[in-house]
Amino acid sequence: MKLPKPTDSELAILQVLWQEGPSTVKVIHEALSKTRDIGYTTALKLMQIMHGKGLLTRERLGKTHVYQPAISQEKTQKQLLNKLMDTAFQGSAMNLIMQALGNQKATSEELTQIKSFIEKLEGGQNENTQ
Amino acid sequence: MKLPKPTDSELAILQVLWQEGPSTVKVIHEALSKTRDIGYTTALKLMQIMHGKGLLTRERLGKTHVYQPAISQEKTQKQLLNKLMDTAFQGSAMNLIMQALGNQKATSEELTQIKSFIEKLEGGQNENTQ
DNA sequence: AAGTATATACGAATCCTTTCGTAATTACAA
DNA sequence: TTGTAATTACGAAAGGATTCGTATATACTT
Repeated sequence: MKLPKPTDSELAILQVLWQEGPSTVKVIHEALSKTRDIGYTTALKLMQIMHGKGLLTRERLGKTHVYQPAISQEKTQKQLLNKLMDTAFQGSAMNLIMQALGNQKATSEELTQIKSFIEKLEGGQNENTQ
Repeated sequence: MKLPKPTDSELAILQVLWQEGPSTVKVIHEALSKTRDIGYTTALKLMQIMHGKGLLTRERLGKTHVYQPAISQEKTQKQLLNKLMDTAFQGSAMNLIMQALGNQKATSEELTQIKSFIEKLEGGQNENTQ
């Protein structure tokens, strides 16, 4: 039972849910409205479809439904990242990371953080390397 | 005049063109056929559409057309990366890079390479930081 | 209980991508 | 020049995403 890759609209909804926690259609609609023009029933329909696909769970609370993501943000990020890596970066994580690093100016704290993360990886890596 | 974001199929075609250089439909079709079932006229039509969109340029050479990408691989990668960053990583390059690093085991050479790239960035960064 | 506001359900239109079949064109060979 | 193989052009179907209008259901207020 594999969950389908979310579309762009679906991702926008998931983002809100990941950040705000369980939410009603009303809340999602208001959040989406900040960045684009979208009718209430459009948001509703999207969420119903996502529920149908298994991307969201929901619970009745009086008159309304309260929705929750059925997939974690991390898993989704991983999935999308891998796909982008395959389709646009010849499957090379290196390529992708270098591009991402070069793209925007990260702050020096961030760079330091990344470096120390790499060092942690290097430390734990000996067991995995052939 | 902004070029549209390429679809998945279009990206697959661009990949071949970036790697193999200017190519005919025949060549592209053969390349795509290695990884998926696709009819010749399907590949042709896709490339015609891409040409219509301005994603490809082409040149008649006798009976056939020779196609070329109208956008660089790097620009495209940047575009897709930024979009993914916005839609799935809250706009944070850090988030994305950390995920990419954690996802798969890069070799230690690669990690070292990334680190030295970061150091180069840190070196040149003082001028850009406020 | 009737009225009102809010929420849901659902059908249908529209748009885009992907697919392929068929017809028209082209270059070359017999 | 006529036939053949390769190539292009194009229409159209199929599938999915997105959009919204309208009808139905729900809870609350008076």
